[in-house]
Amino acid sequence: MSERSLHGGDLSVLRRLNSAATLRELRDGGESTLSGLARRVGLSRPTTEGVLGDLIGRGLVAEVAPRPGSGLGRPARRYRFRAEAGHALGVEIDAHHVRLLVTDLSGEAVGGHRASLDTHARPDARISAVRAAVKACLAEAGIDRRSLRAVAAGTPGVVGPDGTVTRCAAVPGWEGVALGRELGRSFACPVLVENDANLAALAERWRGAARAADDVVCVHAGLHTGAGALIGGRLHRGRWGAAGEIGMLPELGLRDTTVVLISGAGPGPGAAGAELAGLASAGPALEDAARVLAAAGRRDPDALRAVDRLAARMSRGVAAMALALDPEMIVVGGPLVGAGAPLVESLRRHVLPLCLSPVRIEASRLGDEAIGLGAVRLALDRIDEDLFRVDRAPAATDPPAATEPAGR
Amino acid sequence: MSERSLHGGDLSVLRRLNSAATLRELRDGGESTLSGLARRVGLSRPTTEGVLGDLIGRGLVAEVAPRPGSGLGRPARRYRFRAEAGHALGVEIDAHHVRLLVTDLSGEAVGGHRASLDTHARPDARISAVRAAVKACLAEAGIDRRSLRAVAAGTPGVVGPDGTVTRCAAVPGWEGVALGRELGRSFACPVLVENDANLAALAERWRGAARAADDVVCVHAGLHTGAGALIGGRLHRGRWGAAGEIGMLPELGLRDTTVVLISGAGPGPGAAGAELAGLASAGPALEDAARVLAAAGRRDPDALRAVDRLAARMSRGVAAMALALDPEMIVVGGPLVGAGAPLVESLRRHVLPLCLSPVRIEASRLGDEAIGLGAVRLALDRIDEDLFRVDRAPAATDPPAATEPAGR
DNA sequence: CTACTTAGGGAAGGTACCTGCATAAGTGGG
DNA sequence: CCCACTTATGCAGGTACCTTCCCTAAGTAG
Repeated sequence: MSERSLHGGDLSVLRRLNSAATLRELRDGGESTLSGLARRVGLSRPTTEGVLGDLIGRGLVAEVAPRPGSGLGRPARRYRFRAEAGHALGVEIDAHHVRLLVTDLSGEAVGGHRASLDTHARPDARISAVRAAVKACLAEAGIDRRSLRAVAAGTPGVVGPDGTVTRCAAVPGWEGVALGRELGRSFACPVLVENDANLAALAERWRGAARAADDVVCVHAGLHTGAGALIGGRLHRGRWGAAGEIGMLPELGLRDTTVVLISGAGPGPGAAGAELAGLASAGPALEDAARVLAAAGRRDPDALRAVDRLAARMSRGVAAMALALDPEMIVVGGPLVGAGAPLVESLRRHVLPLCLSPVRIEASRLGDEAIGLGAVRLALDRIDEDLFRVDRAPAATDPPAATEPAGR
Repeated sequence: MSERSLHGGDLSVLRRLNSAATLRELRDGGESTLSGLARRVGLSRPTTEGVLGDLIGRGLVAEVAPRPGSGLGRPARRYRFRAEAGHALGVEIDAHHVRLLVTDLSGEAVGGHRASLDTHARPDARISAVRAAVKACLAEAGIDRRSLRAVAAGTPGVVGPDGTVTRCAAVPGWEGVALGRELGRSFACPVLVENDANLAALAERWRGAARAADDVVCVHAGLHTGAGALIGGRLHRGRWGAAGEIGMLPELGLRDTTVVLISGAGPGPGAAGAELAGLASAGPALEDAARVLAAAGRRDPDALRAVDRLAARMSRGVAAMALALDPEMIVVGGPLVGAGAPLVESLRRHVLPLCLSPVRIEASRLGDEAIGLGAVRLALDRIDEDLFRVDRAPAATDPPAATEPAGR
């Protein structure tokens, strides 16, 4: 949201202000009567009526049939937010997969799609595959492309302010790809690109373990371990999009977390050897790790010891984030977090003694949905910016063809 | 500023909005004519006239004599922000000193004061000394206490959300002191308490090396080294006020930075011994450090080597902050930054190779004024919140007795 | 069928904003 | 010294927006 309009305003800004407040109340509070809405927003009934007229004209609100038998007196007219007036698309791209999630303006899922990607595909082939997946996804869900109001994509690595992947170890050849520009060609709406751990943080605050928290760190434990931070409820990207890449300091124990877990679990290559194995073993490595985690979930002593060793190693990096930001909560997600969350229990034990504050350390329960959810949330936030902007004329909001026109 | 009024508003909020925009323009843009002001704020002249009438009534604006001979046509009426309508007080408290700075609403200094504190004084004696210093400071400056609209105090250590010092190694007995409550007794206005490194960050963005930057980390190198962060231009305190205390991780090299510098500089106790010496040697230690820094400024090889060794040791911690937050700029301040800034040069050399982003690392040029300046800035920000708040009736703004009443 | 309750519709009133025009108060040239 | 020109002011008229108030509409309960 724009912090504050530096310019003074004429009467129309007041209308936009009230319009935005009404729309927000209707969206967040659910279907409502005219009078009830007026009372909650703090406006008079005639004003609310006028505002609703505008919103209906913009296709964002619809009147619904009054509910008979719901009490005494004349039945009230009822209005609802037209969540179907637009859609948000979230895309997760990593070395092996592309995952898509489409929601309406309320964030309700209306479609999804998954496809495998060739790990060693060249960037343009990878992007083509993403485009094809998007097409298939929209077709399955029966959603017109023009109905999309914002798209967000998540990828491992550092994403610069312009949507270029400036650094990426996990996807071969991915560095330097102008992902935002490339994907932007496919859509008429804004396209955002963001680091995966950052999106995971957004997801945890939206639908995950960090719902009430304003300052959240999300540690995404995968091949390497990255972190994303929400500060004051807003994503902190940093000047070059590299915030949270604290794992670059080797002594903090966030590099090669997966190979450390496997190599610590039993017979196999030593840690040094596993590090040399590098990317080629990425897929199998994660599968091996999953086996170790499953064993730890069954309280297998060797596996538990391996997990604990990993947690001890990672604790420096996690504590560094906790000390640097003093968040209310740290959510640990990613492939290395099993269902029983043995890693998180160990981390808690190792990290808390290093911290000054009683930070809560919780396991993500979003599984591999986290990044897609976060991408959708980012897109929805972008849509909200347009929807609730006060300082200038609202962006074009012609109701898309795929949805029925506003009516009663 | 309040993010956004959740409630809708009547016409008076529009007036408040325009009032705030006008006041801001007048304060930041300096003295102005009526028509010029109207043009810049984006309002019509009659409206601006009305708004100015309100502001004059609140004592925040005054008309000044028109300037003859400044051009063709009828001379324009001129208005100015009445910076003298209130004052902000910044207090720095550390083990040895209390430093005070008073400014008007524009941030122009109108008074200051320094006094020594007994390092081993009990907290209540220390606070009494601060109170006495405040009294003396206000008397010297000729400022009525009721003219203060906000007070901010900086102290080493962790300051909880309620203004209590929850952790402090630098000042004996200081832990657990409810500094905000204690100081609050002396003033009728809001009193804020904040960690010193955080205030240094505010100061650097206001009047120091980081003026244009929104994401800034300020590393305050003293006895120990702490850090403060500005994110999106706002101070990030963290959930328990402990953000930036990354120095708690010993392997990051931010603990006991002063003793490391001295002990590395030549004959004297080894690092371990110096650490044991602890607090008692704090004052002398800083003086020794100053000698080493001065020698380094003269390019003394031994001293340069000692400084470089310190920088190498600190580089992990500084890089951790840089990687975690990806700030636009890191400002290094505190007693260990000499005039010639040999420490900063060394740090740059050691830290940049560890970073992903081309972060700028600069030396503070604010000297020992930094924390006082930051405290004043924090108080001024608090005042601005009241001054420009839109969502409710503006706080009481009776012109204080010490300043002449509004008039022409 | 009547009384009661709750919501809607519409008119009147007030406040804040804008535009436009006549007037005031300076400067500069003849 | 006077007049034309420039720039700002003061005031009136008009519009947009929000509020209050009263009456009517459309249900339910007895």
